[in-house]
Amino acid sequence: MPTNQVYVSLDAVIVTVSANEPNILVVDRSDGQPPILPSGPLDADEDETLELAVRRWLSLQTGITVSYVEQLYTFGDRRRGAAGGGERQLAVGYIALVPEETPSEGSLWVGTYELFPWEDRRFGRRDVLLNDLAPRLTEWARGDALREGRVQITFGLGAPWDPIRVLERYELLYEAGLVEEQSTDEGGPAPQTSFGRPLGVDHRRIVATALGRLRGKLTYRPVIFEVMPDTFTLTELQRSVEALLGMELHKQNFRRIVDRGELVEATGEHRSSTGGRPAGLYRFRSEVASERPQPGFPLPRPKAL
Amino acid sequence: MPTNQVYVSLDAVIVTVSANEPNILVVDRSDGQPPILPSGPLDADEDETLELAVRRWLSLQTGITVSYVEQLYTFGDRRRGAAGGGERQLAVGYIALVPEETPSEGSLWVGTYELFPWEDRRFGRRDVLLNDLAPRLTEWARGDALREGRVQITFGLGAPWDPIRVLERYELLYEAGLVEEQSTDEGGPAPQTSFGRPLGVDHRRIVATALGRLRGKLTYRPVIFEVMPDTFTLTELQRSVEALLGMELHKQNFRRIVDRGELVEATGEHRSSTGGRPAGLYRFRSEVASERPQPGFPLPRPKAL
DNA sequence: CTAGTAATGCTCGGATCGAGCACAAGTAGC
DNA sequence: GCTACTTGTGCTCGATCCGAGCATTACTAG
Repeated sequence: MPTNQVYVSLDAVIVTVSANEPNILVVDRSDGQPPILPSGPLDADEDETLELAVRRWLSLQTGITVSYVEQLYTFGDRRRGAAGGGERQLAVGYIALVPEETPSEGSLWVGTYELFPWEDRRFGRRDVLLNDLAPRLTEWARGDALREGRVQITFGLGAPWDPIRVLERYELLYEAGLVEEQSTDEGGPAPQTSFGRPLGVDHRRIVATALGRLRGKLTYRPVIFEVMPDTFTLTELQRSVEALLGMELHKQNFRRIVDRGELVEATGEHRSSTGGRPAGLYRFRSEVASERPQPGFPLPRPKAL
Repeated sequence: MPTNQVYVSLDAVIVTVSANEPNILVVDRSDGQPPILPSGPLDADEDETLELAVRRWLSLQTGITVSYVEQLYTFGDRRRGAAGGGERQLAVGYIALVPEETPSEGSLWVGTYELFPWEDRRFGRRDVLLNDLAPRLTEWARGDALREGRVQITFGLGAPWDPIRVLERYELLYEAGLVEEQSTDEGGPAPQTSFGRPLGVDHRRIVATALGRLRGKLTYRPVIFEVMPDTFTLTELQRSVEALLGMELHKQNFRRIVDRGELVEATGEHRSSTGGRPAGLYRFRSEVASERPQPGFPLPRPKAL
């Protein structure tokens, strides 16, 4: 007789952008182990829907009220939960987007690119990091044509970089033994070099899934405005998109998209920034969603190498 | 003390294309109620991963061995399961793609467009169906600007049709009381007119989610080949894509995409079809996946009205 | 041999996109 | 008040992609 009863938790990747950096909320653990995502149980009796459950305990646990919530993925490998014994754990992952905000005691923002340094390709950062990573990867793949192909495609070595493939890249590093979690899970020796800051359990994997999904969603839904304040300049908007995509965009082309998409409207006010011509202030036209399909920021066409 | 123990099932939307029609596998129920999706429990003790669990009982229950499996969404509304009493049910939905195949006793293929007639816009079928649906929808939305906007966008009335938005359309019909499940769930009177064939529980919703996701995935991953036989003509390939998208494609442009994408290779053989010039036979070049990002069939650009 | 049908090759104009130039409108330093 | 610098904003141009159609090829049916 199989056991069907399972403990279900709801794990949230709460994303914001502040100071042009994408951050996620984590909860510190007292025992010095890596932090984890905020997570709460599903109250099978009380919670009407999964999404309401997330909102409920999220405001309780972190003091943050989220407006945008979206289901991400359900993680159910047996390896999850207390390795070995313990009951079966199932985690339904959610993405939440919030404007910059201060969380309550116990939780804190962590830069997404501390977890995934290789995902940030703005301002030439790619060179520094891919010059460390690439050699290790090619070494790992050497002689195995399949591996070599995967490394090239997923990491954009000799091929265009696809910002969406965050999870694929993380999983490849996991396989190659280049992230800490691999040895933690398999019980082997810690790698001499590991990349990015780990999270507890499989939570870095969950964040990777979330970041990839979010990057994709940016291109066809106006989700970026969920992390923006009410009014903003076009440059601020662009910086936020760039932060999440991890790549720079051509300023004039970005504005062309905003214009054509009628995504925003001018408030008429201006802001004198740190220097230079004052920028017009804009606000999101939430009506777009009901006017046009696909209102988002299409990714730049990948360069043919 | 909240109850956290939950019964978890794995529900699969198994999709194939035969005779240019997209089909899904359903299981008939003896009591005359609408059929449901094949569904199995998660064996918390035995199943290493959720995906392996799906594969395990799928071959047991339907006799079908699937090669392609992908997680879809997790459905957990309290309304699910035995309405009222009974324990909390959580369903992790999966999409599986298979080539044409005969299932074992008890399960059978059903045309996807029997469930969603409005999703099939090939061969001018749109007129017949949208002339029935559209009046009811506009009536439902009359006077409510928000509803009117949603109807226009989701159903492409006076706006481009977006093949992806299958779930949005189904949910709108649900809200408008134009599908049977609405009255079943809420206990109200059955609608005078309802559209499409219902499934049990919330399974039609699950299929809607699957179809939307699949249509999207077609555009950037070569998943279509999962439902194709080993060799096929380019027209057969095109017909299968069209079947899932529910729309016709320009033949020459379709071939241009196949060519440029190097998705297939000629076998050198030809097939004399029912009449006309014999078509070359092709097979999938599975190497594409490791050669280029985004190897798929991009959707035609939506017409600006 | 002719008509019909499907497969295949090719072309052309419009839309979109990447990339840059040029100018506008401020601030900071002298 | 002038100059240098910084940032915002408008515009253009060539490359590419895409929609749509014409023309030709290679077969079947009568």
